[in-house]
Amino acid sequence: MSEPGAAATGFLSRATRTLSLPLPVLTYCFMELAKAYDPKEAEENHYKRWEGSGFFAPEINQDPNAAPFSIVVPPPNVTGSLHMGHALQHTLMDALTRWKRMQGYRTLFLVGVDHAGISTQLMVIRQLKKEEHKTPQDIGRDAFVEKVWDWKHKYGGEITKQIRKEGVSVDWSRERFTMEENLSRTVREVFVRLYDEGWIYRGTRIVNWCPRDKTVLSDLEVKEEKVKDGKLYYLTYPVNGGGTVTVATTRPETMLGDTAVAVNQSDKRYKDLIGKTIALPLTNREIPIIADEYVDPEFGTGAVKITPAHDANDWEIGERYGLEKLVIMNDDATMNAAAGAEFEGLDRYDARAKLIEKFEELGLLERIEDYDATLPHCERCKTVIEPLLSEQWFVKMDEMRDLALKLMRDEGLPHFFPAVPHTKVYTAWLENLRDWTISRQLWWGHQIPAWYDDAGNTYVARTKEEAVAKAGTDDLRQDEDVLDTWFSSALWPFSTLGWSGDTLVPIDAASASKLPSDLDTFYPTNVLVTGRDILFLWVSRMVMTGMKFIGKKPFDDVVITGTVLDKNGQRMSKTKGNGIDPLDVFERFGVDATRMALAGSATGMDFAWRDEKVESYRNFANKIWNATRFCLMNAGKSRIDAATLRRGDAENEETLSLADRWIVSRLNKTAMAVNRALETYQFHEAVQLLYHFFWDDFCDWYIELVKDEIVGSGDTLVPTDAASGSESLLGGGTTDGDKSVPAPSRILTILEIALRMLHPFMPYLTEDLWLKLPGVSNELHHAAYRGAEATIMLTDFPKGDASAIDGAAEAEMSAVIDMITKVRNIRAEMNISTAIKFTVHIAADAAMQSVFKANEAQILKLAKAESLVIADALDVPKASARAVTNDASIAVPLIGLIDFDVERTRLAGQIAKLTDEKTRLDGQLSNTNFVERAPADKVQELRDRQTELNDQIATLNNNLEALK
RNA sequence: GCCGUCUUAGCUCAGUGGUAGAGCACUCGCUUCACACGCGAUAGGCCACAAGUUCAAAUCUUGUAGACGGCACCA
Repeated sequence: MSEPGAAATGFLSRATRTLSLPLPVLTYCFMELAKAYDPKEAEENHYKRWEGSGFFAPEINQDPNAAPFSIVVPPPNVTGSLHMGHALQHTLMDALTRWKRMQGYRTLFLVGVDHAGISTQLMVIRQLKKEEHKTPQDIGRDAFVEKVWDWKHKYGGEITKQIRKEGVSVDWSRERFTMEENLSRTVREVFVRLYDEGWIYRGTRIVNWCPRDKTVLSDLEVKEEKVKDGKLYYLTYPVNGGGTVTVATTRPETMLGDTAVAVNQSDKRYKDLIGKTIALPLTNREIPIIADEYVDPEFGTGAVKITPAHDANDWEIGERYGLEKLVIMNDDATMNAAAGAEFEGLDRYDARAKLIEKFEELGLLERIEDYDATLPHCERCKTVIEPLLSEQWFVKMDEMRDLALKLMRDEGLPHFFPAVPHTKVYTAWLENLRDWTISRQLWWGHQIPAWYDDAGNTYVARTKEEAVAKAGTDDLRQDEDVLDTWFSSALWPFSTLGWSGDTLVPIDAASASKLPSDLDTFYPTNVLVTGRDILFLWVSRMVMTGMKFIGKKPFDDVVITGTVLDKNGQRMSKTKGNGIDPLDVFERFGVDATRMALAGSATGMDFAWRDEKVESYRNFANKIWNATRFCLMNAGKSRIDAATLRRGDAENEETLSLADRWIVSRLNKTAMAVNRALETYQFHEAVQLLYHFFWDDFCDWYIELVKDEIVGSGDTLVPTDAASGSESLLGGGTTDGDKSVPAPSRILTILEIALRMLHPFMPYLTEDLWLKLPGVSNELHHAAYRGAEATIMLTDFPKGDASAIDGAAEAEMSAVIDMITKVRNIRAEMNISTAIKFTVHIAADAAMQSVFKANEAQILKLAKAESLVIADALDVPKASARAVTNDASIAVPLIGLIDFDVERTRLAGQIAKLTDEKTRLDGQLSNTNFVERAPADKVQELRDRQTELNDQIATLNNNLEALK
């Protein structure tokens, strides 16, 4: 058969049906699917349609009372490219969003991109140098910023293209960028308000200075790293009035900025020196010897050089004693004039070498020791940070911190998943928080909305006009610096929803009407999914600003994912080159398989990447494809019809087999468990449940059990052409009175529901197959989406129905499965060819006898047996292979085929296994403490099992005896 | 230094007071009419180590060892 155009998309096929073509058989007889699933075709076909049809936007929901569900994607850097961490987070967020959307929530899955100040600026500087051999200073600020925007427009879409490949259902119509005007306006508004309240201030502090990027960095952008070849230098300073004092330092060049030497007052060695002065070598300066608690007499020499302008601790001491703060370096870590003419212009390391040389010449270098130093490095460029005295803007953290801490202490929010260790880490960090340095010496970013007049007055304002009005002059100069990228990120949950300065709480009628509806509807968001690396940088700050400006937490739950490590358990990094490119994995195994592998690993723990894992989900996708292919091949004229599975219907009661009742029970159990797992973000649990339901229960057992019944049966009856009107089997619902062909309709219906459950994780495959199923339409959609074009992504997500769980069916089925497995085991272990058919003798109680009788055909087929003899007791020749199940004894006469040695070994093995269990049980049950103190039902359970084991062991022993 | 996580089958990982699970790999069989990206049947673990709590501990407590992470300090 060939009709690729029509078969490629199911909705074309639907169209042909409504057109009533002269050959109606075509409308039901779908083209046979390819033998294996090719993800590429589905990936190309569906995403554009989903996006173009508005399925991703909250407006698709027609229910005015629909509850909102919203997630904001952590905005990736505009310079970034997709990595496994993104793929993991996006997969989880998308699974949640699709799940909630299918449940009828009005979902907003909001995406956007971060302007990434330093990274982007460096990228463009590099490009400018390469293409035009110019520096930013050559072309000036405005032209440079223009260049960055050009770069953004040209390359900034890369990351969003990659995100589209993942199949995530984000609402692109609401895509945001941190530097776009309305978000910038929010940034200025927040800055001005915080300044007006005194929560933002400008001050001179020791800051983390990156001499290469030539900007200040916040504490969080600095990484402590061990340096090799660290040295501790012992410098001797002459004391005025005689004697010397030796100080130890790792940065000897900073001695040029020393303004004191400190010792501990309790240190007897230096007691007499306190109050004296030192003639600081190479500088002609006289500096005091002071006493301070800070000095540890045990470390180094017990005397510390104090350089207030180049060390945070020294700065504190300088403040306490009113010491001069002498800055001796430029912003590129070369020495300045204050370091003296001999050193001016030298790089810090050259200055160090020269200084040591000088001290040696003067005989003042006592010694140099090897020393394992851990130094702060620029997280981005790995340059050693220089602590430097500098005037910067800061956010005062006292009140900000308290907002977040109060939310945690009063309400336990946000609720972290997993709670351990993140709740504690988050709280502890807040408790020890220091002020946040927010200015950056860059051109790309939100320029600080502060203006200065010639007199040095500061005017912080939303616009220049406002500043001019405040200042009464337009002769103003705006602060050159921009804000930390994380400042705008901190506002993301409300800036992206259109916050314009109104707070949400308390909502009075007057202000409510002014509120932008997105903010009103979707804030607070429901859950944030992110990595632990930005817990402090981003998560905590969103909480603070959300509480401050909206008066509400930005999200209830925070899912912190584990880290995807390489196959050796190492962190992936660009420098190591051990990263795994998600796009490459998509290419090799398909997006859905990758998503399953990621979601199936998401426990909050780190995990090592395994291609094999994706491969197994690629195989799973193929399994789903082929199961569907099988169902379609045998669908004939049947179609999805929930009525064929409904219990309580007299006609169905007659035709529903054990397998039918069992699979319905399993389906409902699975649906309930999947929902439960997703409620608590147990993604791996949901994935495992779906995998095993589909592969083990549905494919390995259900399809095999009903195969004979459905093959070729679909054509025996023709259903009327009316719309089936079937609702989710699992959600209840109604159906019309049509008589469908039961067996093939049932399997199609089960399949259809299974595809819905799989959809949040495997969107492409499930959509592709769903559209091909006979009888799908927007009638299967959740009520909120009935008007939309048919798609699985708007169907009702199966809730599962506890009353559909059939304990009897599960128990009976388990007996049948056990029976079949034991017979197969005999065949395999006795090495009996499948060509040889044999009779299976079964001894069981009356109830079980009727179960086996009712399923005789299935047992014969799956056990490859010729006939069953079911009785109260076994009556078979000696030359029989034996087995026991919990429900029956089995014997297979194998005259002339049996190898008695093999059979004896088999039986002995079975006996040994059961005896192990019995020994444990006997021990436990003979322990009076256990019998008396354990719950009665537990004891009874073990007693029942003990009886069962005794019987089985006795039976097997008799069998074994008989063979001797 | 402080805080924390992990250590379960060859590998990667679930499990979390009441007889130890999955995927992959391994072994044996199968061209069974949806699928060899498959089907069937096995094998494989005193759940890092030690002590404690409990009728019962892989699961709770404490300690030890190893791996890893966060924070702080480092003159």
